[in-house]
Amino acid sequence: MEEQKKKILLVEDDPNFGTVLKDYLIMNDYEVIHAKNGMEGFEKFKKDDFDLCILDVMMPYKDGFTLAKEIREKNTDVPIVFLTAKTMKEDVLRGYKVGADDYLNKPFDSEVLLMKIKAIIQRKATETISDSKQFEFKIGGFDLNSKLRFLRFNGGEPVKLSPKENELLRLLALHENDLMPRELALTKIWRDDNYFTSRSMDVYIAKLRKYLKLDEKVEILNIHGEGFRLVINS
Amino acid sequence: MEEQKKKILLVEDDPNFGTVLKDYLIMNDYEVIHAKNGMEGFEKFKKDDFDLCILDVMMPYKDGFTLAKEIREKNTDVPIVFLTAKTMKEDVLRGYKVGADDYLNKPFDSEVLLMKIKAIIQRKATETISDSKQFEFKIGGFDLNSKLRFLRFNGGEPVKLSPKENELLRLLALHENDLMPRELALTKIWRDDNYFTSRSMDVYIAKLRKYLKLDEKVEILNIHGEGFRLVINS
DNA sequence: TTCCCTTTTAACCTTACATTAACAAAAATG
DNA sequence: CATTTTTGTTAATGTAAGGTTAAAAGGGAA
Repeated sequence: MEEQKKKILLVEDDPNFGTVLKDYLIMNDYEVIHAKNGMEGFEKFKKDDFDLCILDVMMPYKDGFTLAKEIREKNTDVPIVFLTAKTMKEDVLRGYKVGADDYLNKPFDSEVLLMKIKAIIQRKATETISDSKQFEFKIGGFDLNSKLRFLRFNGGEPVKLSPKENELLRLLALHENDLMPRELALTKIWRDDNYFTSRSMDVYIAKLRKYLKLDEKVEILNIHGEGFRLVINS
Repeated sequence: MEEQKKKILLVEDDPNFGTVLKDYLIMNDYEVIHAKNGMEGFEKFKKDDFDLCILDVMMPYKDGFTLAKEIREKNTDVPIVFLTAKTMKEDVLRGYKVGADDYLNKPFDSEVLLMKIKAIIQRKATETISDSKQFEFKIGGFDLNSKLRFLRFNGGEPVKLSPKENELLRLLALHENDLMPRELALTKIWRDDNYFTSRSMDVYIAKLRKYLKLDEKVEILNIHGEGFRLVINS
């Protein structure tokens, strides 16, 4: 069977550099979609499933970070690598906050780039084994469509969920009847684990409980100091 | 309840740099074990469970890569970060080959280092969802679920256990019908063995006895001066 | 800009936990 | 058998975590 080529989204405004990099990646057996700016990058991102995004930081109209944030809202998992001309500390920090997987300084060695790409894609691959792409859940009388972000009770009118509500409920559903550790949600959804994000999460738990009240069989239990548990009583 | 600190193995031969880095990490709430060379690093690695290894590349006798290979043989998962004085392409490539998670060039910005450490440990945290240890016990008519911290009698309504109650009952169950030494519980659960922790433990024994009263076949016996024994009478 | 939606922060309250104290009972010690 | 040590048990205390609601802040779209 033909090995499935890994698909890379490359967003880089410099046409020379972009093309060279693209060709180099293709030569090394990747499928590459090249966008010339942030806008286009986001459009292309929405239209496809990528194994990796390589984003230039410095771009007109929409910089790499803004684009990364938009991408993260759609997809919390896809690896993102930033390209930056100079090593600016703030850049690097900002990058990691948005959930960057790595950082590359231009000019960089192409072999190193390949290695990193390989390492990152590989990393995700091993993660994704257990993390089966699941977006639709049955939660007692509810249907959760995590892709479209809505929650419906008994086939009635769907309620629209905010991104955070949706992610949190999805995580809970992935661990149905089992412990969903606080830390997991905080690192996966909030990308930071501190007092405030933790309180924020509690607020969202309250919101979800309100939604879920329609079905008295469904509840979110707390395990003090550990996390939450979405239980469906039969 | 005390927050579980992340444990870092730092292998660095330069005593000045090593100590500074160690202190800096400790200041930022990590638990750090510092080894002064590759040999010692491997010994310490085998003795403990680490969330991250930071290895200096240039070390006498056993360099960072060799150490990394040994570590990888024991443990395929633990994140490894290399420290290197200069950016040598071969180093970087070699590092990624051994399964490095990241690379840091000395001198590096300490904030950036922290960010990277945080990012890497988080990444691993999300991977490690289901570690199937032993969490379920049958104690006479009771079911103890030590992961979800509840105790159920004859399939009835589960009672929630506090962390200490849970740990203690679990330890007793692990030694069912056998002596569970006082000292063991104190060092394992309370991490300290003194008059007060000992009294605290007695309080918890009383609580457990109250729970277990539902089944007259189950009891916790005291062995004076030695410890306790969870017995199931048939 | 204003408006709307989302998220964070704040405030206040309740519950959960662990420790310590206090006193009683049992066991060991000499 | 008197005294010390260990254990049994309950209650009080202090702190941390979680529940809930509301207000503030942020951000995109019209």
